[in-house]
Amino acid sequence: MPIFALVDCNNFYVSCERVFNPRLVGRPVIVLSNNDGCAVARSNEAKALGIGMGEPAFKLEEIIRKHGVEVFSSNYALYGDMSRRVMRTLARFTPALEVYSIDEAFLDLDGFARRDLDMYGREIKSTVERWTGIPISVGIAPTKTLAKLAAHLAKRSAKAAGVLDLSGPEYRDRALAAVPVGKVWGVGRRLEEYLRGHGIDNALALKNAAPELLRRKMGVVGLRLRDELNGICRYPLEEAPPRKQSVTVSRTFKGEIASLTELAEAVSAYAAAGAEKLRAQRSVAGVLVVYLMTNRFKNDYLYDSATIRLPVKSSYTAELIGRALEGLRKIHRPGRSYKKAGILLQDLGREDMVQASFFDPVDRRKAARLMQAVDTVNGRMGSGTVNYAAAAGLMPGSCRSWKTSFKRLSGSFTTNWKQLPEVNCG
DNA sequence: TCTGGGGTCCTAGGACCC
DNA sequence: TCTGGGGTCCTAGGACCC
Repeated sequence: MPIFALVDCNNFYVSCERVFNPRLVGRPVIVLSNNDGCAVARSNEAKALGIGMGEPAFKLEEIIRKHGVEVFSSNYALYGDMSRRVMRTLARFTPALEVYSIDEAFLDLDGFARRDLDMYGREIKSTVERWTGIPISVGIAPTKTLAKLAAHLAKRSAKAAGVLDLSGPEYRDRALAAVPVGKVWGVGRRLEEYLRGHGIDNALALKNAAPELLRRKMGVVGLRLRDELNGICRYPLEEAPPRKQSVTVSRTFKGEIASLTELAEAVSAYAAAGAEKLRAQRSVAGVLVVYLMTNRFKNDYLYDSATIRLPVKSSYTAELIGRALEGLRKIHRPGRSYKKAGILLQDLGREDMVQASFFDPVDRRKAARLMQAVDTVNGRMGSGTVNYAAAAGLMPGSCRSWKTSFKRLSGSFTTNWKQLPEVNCG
């Protein structure tokens, strides 16, 4: 029987801010999404004020002022670097680690004696907190779903103090009964509604639910979920995540944009970023989709997209920009204002297995060498050092209105020499 | 006035083929 | 009058995750 530990960083973005700004400890703190749009991370104190996940910032103004809530823009450079530090630390505690998201990881603890697991969990917790400053919760169990559930309880129970071992069956049912069905990994809003309608209110009831009921509504996913709650592992550890099957780059604009020139710049930048992602995982795309969206909170909401099949699968920036612009011109409606644009790259294949075409207008060998040079420079000197004019906001008449805004950004304390934190010992 | 971004998996249904 | 059936591939849409 396998044993997993799920490590979950508490209020991760907020915790990252606190590491370099101790004044924030004990205070209500939130971190906002792109364009400072809505709350995506909240400290416990902020949660206690009733600030919900995903709540738009403009609805929070009153509460922020009244309680002196500290507000930050998303500092991706900082969070990404702190995440790497946490993961590096965790890797010392297991032969096999799956980095599940920026703030979560599964550890394989197979072969560790059961009586030591709780102690080991506490050692992991104290080490990560000492070495990185990020507080974590640890859940231990024979399946990923149970480990997630254990971590959920570990975070909330004063007695557990951040670590809960459910590897043995003794207390498991009692633990399951304490978790509302909507908090189970894999149960979203719709499913929760359905399950509650059938009298299934908590994880224990879901564990014991009639398989046929789950199969009907959720298909095989429901049966797997039930198995996992019963301690039967259906989702093994995935150490090396497979290559992505699609790549998306999209952004919501701060305001609304009607100008084709501005939209073209945005779409070019997204295509360039997408091409870079493809090359990073040694993939090429066979299909490119461009889309434009108006404000989805308005009544005349509109979504338009153009799908372009590439004659030869590609990750060549110039070519993808060209195709994206071609698609954009097809869907852009003069006079209409858009709130969001994006590109999708699909039908991905391996770059070393490209089906060549006799009529290919692009010199693939030359393009590959150029892209390699660009990626090398950008990797060494910082992304965007070398860029395409179309995507850089350098076209005549550009006002870069499509650029995401971050008005309350903290410093890049760990990734930029000029922004190292200063400690005043006086 | 102001509401994020990037993914995955599964299923149903249609087209098409033999 | 009677009007097969199974397999495969593709796509759209739904639901979920962080």
